[in-house]
Amino acid sequence: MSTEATQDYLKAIYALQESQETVATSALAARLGVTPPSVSAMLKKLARRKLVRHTPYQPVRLTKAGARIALEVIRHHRILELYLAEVLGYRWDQVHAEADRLEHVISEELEERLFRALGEPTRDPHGHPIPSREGRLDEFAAAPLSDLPPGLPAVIVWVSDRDPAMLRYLGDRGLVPDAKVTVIAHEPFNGPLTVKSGRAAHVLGLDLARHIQVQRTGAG
Amino acid sequence: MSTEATQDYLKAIYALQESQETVATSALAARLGVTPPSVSAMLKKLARRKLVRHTPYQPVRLTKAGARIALEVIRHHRILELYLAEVLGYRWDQVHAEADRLEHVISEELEERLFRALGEPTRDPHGHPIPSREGRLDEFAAAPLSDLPPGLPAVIVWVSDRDPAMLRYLGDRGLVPDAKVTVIAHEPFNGPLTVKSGRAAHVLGLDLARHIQVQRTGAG
DNA sequence: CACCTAAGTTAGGTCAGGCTAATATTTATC
DNA sequence: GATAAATATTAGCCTGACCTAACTTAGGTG
Repeated sequence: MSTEATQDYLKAIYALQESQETVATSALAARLGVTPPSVSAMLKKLARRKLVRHTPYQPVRLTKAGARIALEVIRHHRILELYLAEVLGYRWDQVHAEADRLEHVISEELEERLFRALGEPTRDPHGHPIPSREGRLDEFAAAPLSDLPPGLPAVIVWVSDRDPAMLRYLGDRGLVPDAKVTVIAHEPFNGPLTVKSGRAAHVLGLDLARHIQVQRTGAG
Repeated sequence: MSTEATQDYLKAIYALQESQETVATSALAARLGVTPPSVSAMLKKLARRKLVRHTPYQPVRLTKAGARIALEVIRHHRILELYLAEVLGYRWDQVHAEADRLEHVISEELEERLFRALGEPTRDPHGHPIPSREGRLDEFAAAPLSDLPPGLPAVIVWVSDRDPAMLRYLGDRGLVPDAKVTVIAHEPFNGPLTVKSGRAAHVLGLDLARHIQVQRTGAG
């Protein structure tokens, strides 16, 4: 189908497209841990194969075909993460690295068996939705915890999964998907937030709070 | 550690060393599905890295270091095969292909978790022994069914795992590891064998019988 | 609006791992 | 023991994916 590198590029472009409007060469390079010239070269190849649309010096965009592959790989990744955590007892900060390697080599057969063994789940351990077999992905409406006005009750929808230390820190404090949170205080000048979750209160730096996505709940 | 190709070569050399005394370039090429020049080139690299011992135009042999890597990969492979079959419900003819891809990317962590989930097993679904964590592998004394004298009771120790159609055929007839078998008749001039297993009798071509390894049992 | 800087691309090179065609060595045969 | 056949290696080339160094373009600022 496509090489591992190809899949990694498409996945990265997809992810960046989600969070930023436009995807720059240098952003891709940073995320993939390669140099910008490598990205330029790969984009040319991907464009030739009609997986991305790209004119030089302009941002990239995935085509339908490119997005389809990206979503397949993301589905693999998220099912694997959940299986590792739920069935094999991995901590939630360990699953990402393992899934990143396995996602490229599992067959559709194995994907399907894992999916069914998990009871056809809809979210991974960090709260991200699992794309459907057909590649449909319903993103949840969510905003960073750092933008949540104080006093409004909310639930954690998902947390960023790329930093194990951060995940351990959050996990230890019960700041996991579906946890209820309320911002008690938000210090000015980009200061930290004080967040109540259950009966505990936590002070979180803004960087951290930006990696936690929440959704406001109807009532407190 | 080492690339996928490296691991494949070492595994193939290990396997051929087991069945033949000497490992030839062409035999390796055939098994790996590459051309002999590719093998020559790779052997040179492996020799430089001290993973094989090889002087031109002579057979190859694994070094200690080479065998260690081969056995690690074989351990991965066999644990994966068993997990796929036992836990995820794969048929025994499907597990080889999937394990062949996964074996290169699973971490020691995952290997260990699968191994423990299976209850620290000693054999894979085809009857092959699983190397220990330290890379010790106790091969069972076994001989091809084709060499078993008629009338002597035996049990199947292992069957070759590389041909799915063959595995399905054998599985359908109950010719699986630990099944009891006795050769009833062996037609001359490399003719087929008639084999009793349980209450059923089967006629097997010699090629097939060569891929079934058995061990004689004390009494009938 | 000219120009400087940041960002992106091109040029040219490396390494892994494959291939075909040509050559060398071993082995088998008469 | 000479020579044909089989087997292995070398030579030379290709592709994927990366790199550094050099150049080009786009944008913002004086």
